[in-house]
Amino acid sequence: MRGRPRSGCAINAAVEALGDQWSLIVLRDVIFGGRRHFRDLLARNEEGIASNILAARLKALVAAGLLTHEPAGRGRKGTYSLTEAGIQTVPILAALGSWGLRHRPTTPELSVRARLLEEGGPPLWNDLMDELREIHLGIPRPHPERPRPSRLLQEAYLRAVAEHKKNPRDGEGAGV
Amino acid sequence: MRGRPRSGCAINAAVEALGDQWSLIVLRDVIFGGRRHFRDLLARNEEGIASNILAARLKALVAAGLLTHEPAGRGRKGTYSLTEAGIQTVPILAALGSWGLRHRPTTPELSVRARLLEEGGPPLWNDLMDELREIHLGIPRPHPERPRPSRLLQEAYLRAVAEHKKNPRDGEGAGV
DNA sequence: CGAAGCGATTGCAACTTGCAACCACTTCGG
DNA sequence: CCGAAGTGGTTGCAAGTTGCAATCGCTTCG
Repeated sequence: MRGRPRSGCAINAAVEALGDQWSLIVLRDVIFGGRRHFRDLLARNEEGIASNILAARLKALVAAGLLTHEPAGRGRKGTYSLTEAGIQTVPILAALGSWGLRHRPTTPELSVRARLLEEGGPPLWNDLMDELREIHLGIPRPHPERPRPSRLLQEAYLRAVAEHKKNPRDGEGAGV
Repeated sequence: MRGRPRSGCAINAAVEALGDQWSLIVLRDVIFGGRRHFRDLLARNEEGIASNILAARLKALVAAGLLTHEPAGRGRKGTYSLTEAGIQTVPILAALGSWGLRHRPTTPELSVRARLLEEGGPPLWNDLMDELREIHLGIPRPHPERPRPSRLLQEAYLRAVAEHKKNPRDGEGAGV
């Protein structure tokens, strides 16, 4: 997508790969939303990404080695999978979530996951990454006895939505 | 800089504020490079940022509440300072650095800091943030007996450069 | 066999990026 | 007191990127 790197700095390298308005949003939807198909990523996206932007970002993420793509033929359901490099963006997303939670306005329903992710800390991130390795790479989880982090996050989200319906005092439902 | 947020998601909020090719690079230079003046940020920047881009980014970062600016009059040396929100981007930069280190090509000299930051983990990040609070906000460090993280990082960098000079086997000195 | 769903692509206007030049002002050395 | 160097930017402009809306060819479902 780009020529040679602007410098050999590790932070710069990450910014060059992930530093735009959409790449990390798409990764978030794949990682936390469990979405693996174009239509799914397009229609259920919270921020209303456009289809051409999504197509371009997916292409770039595949080229950058964060995702792989099995096309499955025209008109049929292709699947995007995370690579190990994609899975390892979890700590970045967690750090961004913690920061956004503290320093930006957010809605309670949508920020539950960020809060939970912060409370769980690195141990939870690692469990989540193990689960993602199982789902996307077929590598069995090393601790199958532990609850699946995706379920914890999903349940917390649903609970927050229910809570919000019961007591919707925020100025219009901003999010969904 | 932007209208209303695209959604109430914490990760999205962070991406809207920091998700471009330059904002985090500027913050990196302020945080790890100790640069606080326009000219300093412009001339010593590793990636060769243009002056108009730097001006626009600084303005945006001030507007977003990550930096403050004391103008000091035309022709005189004004100073940019980190706010608490700006200081709390340290974990984000650390996470990006760890990822870049693992999954992108980097040069040894420039990635020492990322490596050190990863090895030190959250305790080191917190010490660094305390030091930044002292420098930029005038809040005394809670643990003055500990070595200043900025010195550790700087010394490691200089050591790496010396090491590299002694044994420069990388294909042309890509970075500086 | 028609409607809905699939993964995109295209056209186009608006905006952003980044190079190069320039600007008004202050400070420093002699 | 004067010129050079340093201060923090702004302006012009070409090239590239973003994002809305419409469309497309295909498959699957009822």
